[in-house]
Amino acid sequence: MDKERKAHLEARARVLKAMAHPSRLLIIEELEKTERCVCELTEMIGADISTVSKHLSVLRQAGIVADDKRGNQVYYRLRIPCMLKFFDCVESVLESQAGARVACLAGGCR
Amino acid sequence: MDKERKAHLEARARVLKAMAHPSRLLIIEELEKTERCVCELTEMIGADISTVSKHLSVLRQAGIVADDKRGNQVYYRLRIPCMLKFFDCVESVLESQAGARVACLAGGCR
DNA sequence: CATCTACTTGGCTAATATGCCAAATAGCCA
DNA sequence: TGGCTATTTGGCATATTAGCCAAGTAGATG
Repeated sequence: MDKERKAHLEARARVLKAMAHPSRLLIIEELEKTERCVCELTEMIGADISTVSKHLSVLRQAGIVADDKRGNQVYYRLRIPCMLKFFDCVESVLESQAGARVACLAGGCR
Repeated sequence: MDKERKAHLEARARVLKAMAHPSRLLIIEELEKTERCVCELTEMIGADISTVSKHLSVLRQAGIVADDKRGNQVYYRLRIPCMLKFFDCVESVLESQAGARVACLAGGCR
């Protein structure tokens, strides 16, 4: 395989891998709505704050979120505003599993 | 957190996790173009055929590909035709890492 | 039937991810 | 300064993943 192609595939995989966790998806969904500090996200997720901090670190290193320290709180926001659209196709995979393969073909993942 | 929401996040995460590997992304890209048998994909990837078979199994279980045995070869194809569009936003994450944050805002991830 | 090819599965090791606790860091406020 | 709150980091146990080899299965073909 082409070296450049390989590097590109690896880069894409890193981003997807960073997203591929329920708590991190929740974070992304919430940050779609508005920025949040770590303790707010921690409360939504219901895990140890250190765990949430590490999830945020994964997302930051992948370039998905950015942080912003204000006072003694750290606010996180999405760096890329199109994450929700990004999910359309994931949804159609899920719908197809449920037998409703129609949605995507009908334009659900445009 | 809402039980239903949790289940939904987990379902999404499973799909993303299935995609989050360079070899599996290559498989998806190639199957965008045309169906392929295991040995063709194996040659493109350059790993052991058993490894590739396991990657395909991951994708199949996630509902991303379907298989079709013809003769003694097994052909794989995408179940969901919108995978390439799905990547637009991943790309904009990567571009933003490279400093070119413009692309997505300018419509690159529509 | 014997054998070949194509593929899958089992088993193993090494690497990576997850999540908690405890300790360290940083800013605020008395 | 001292103590408080918010967050990050280190360390550890456990779980999951990746990849190879070897063995098993299934269809094709002589």
